[in-house]
Amino acid sequence: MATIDLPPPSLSRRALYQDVAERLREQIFARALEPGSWIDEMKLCAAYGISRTPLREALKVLAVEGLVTMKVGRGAYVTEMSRDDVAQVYRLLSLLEADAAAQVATEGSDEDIAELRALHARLEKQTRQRDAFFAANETFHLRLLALARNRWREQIVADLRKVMKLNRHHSLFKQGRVAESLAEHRAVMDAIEARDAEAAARLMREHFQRGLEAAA
Amino acid sequence: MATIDLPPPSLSRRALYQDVAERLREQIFARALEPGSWIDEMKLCAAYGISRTPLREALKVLAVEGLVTMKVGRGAYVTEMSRDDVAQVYRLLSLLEADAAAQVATEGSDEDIAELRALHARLEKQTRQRDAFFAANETFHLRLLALARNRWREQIVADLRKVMKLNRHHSLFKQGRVAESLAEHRAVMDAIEARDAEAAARLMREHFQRGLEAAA
DNA sequence: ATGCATAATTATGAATTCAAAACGCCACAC
DNA sequence: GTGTGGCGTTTTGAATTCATAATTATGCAT
Repeated sequence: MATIDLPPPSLSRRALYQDVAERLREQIFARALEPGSWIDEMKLCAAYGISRTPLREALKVLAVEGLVTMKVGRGAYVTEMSRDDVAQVYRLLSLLEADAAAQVATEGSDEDIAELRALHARLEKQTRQRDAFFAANETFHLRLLALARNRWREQIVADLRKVMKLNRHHSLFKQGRVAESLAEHRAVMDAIEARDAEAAARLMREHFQRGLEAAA
Repeated sequence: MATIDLPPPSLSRRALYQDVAERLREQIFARALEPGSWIDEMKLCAAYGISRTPLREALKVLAVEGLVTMKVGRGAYVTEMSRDDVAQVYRLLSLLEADAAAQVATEGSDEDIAELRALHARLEKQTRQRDAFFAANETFHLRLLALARNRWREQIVADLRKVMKLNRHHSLFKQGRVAESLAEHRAVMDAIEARDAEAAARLMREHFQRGLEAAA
């Protein structure tokens, strides 16, 4: 009997340790693995049906990303974010995304900006359901990042957003500030459309600043 | 007979894969491993006298850092930095270090700033030997970063500086601009001492901007 | 009963083994 | 002469095995 449903034998294969890393991230964000807790390799290997080798490789990847902390001789622990850590990461996100906004305002093509405007329009229409709004919100931020065309910044922001998710109160991103958040986004969008880089950056920083205050 | 010279049994032990990662970085920066070239695992294992396991773990760490690129089924390659990549990373360094300067200007203690001033004084005296100057220069930048007390930014900047070293012409950091570079540093230092965050950030950005122009 | 030393257990870190995929080479067909 | 397909080698990716360090449990002495 032929074995079935092997994933595409050679077409766009992924490394196992990367899949494992992704699964680990999901479990961490879902708090199936709690910050500060020890990660039981054997148990996870059994759960995933794999050996320890790819799991340990994945753990080292997450360690570099900052999601887990390796202690010599005693394995991996889910990273705990202190209040200070959250503030530090938030400052960097503000800085990097503000600069991205400025860059899009300066260098973005008209098509880029039109696309962003369309995304923003979708955002305006989704103020009813919190989840949909926050999803659209994140899409807008990520798209803005992508349009700034700096793959290094995209990677860094992605990593920083990941560690922010470690915090239970990452309300930073999801306060009940739908109306305010929307207005701030609109202001950023207008500045970008007006090709005013300085204003776009300032407004984005203020957008983050407000989010932080709301969460405090 | 008692076994001798085992490294400190339990005091400040390091993981082997981290040592290996550090050795790999050095070899990459020294161009013993050239950008774009394939990394021969077996050969390196023999050279280091270790098995493939810790080496492969180290390679995955470097992959997250961006120094090497993993290709599924065909191993690890030293990352090649395009001109665009260099420009992108440089922009981020400028942004992050300028913000660090601003933060030190705003929040640094008088002792912090005094220490920085002392470092800068040392820099002024070492304009004769290029190598000494560049070492002191880097020390100044790194100390400024440390004083801004944002461990996430420190890590990011460290990683970005590493990938910049991939570029043969990372003249970005070491142009024959000793006098100009010194003057720019002094201006930044003065702004910090005057607690002028805005000026410190702007001057630091200009410092980077000049470096880029000089390298172009 | 408590504290310390020591033995047993467990988990980690690293080496080794195993299977499968990629690469190169050569023969053969067109 | 060129292109293509199969065979053998090499190398990767993953599982397994092994050794050592850490933790827990146990026993003994005070």
